[in-house]
Amino acid sequence: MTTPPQTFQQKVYALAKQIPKGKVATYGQLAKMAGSPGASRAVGMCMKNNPDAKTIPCHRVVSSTGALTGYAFGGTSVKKEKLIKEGVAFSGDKANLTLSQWQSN
DNA sequence: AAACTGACTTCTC
DNA sequence: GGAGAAGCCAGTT
Repeated sequence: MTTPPQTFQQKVYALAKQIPKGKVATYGQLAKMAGSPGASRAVGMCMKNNPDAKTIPCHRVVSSTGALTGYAFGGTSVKKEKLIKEGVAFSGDKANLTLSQWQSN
């Protein structure tokens, strides 16, 4: 594959859209699913670019430890509240991955 | 084409 | 578990 059909961004967006409500996925997880394990940073850029927050639930994407990282629509505070409303288990300021991490399988 | 940046991850202390 | 440093990937300038 010398010329990828779509940019990594497009792949990440497609995956983010597949995240079910009440669940959260880590950047590394999406990166791996996108076809490039380790590209967690690149995934972050895609979320920041987030062209459509309505179709791309970027707020369901958290760091590997469950800590909420940036949010281009109000900050991590809003992001946290959103996840709680969706039914995601929370441990203080971090999401409880053990109970709410998304499993594409 | 090269260098820099960034919503990350992992290792070690 | 927390703080600091190094490494990786894709995109942007």
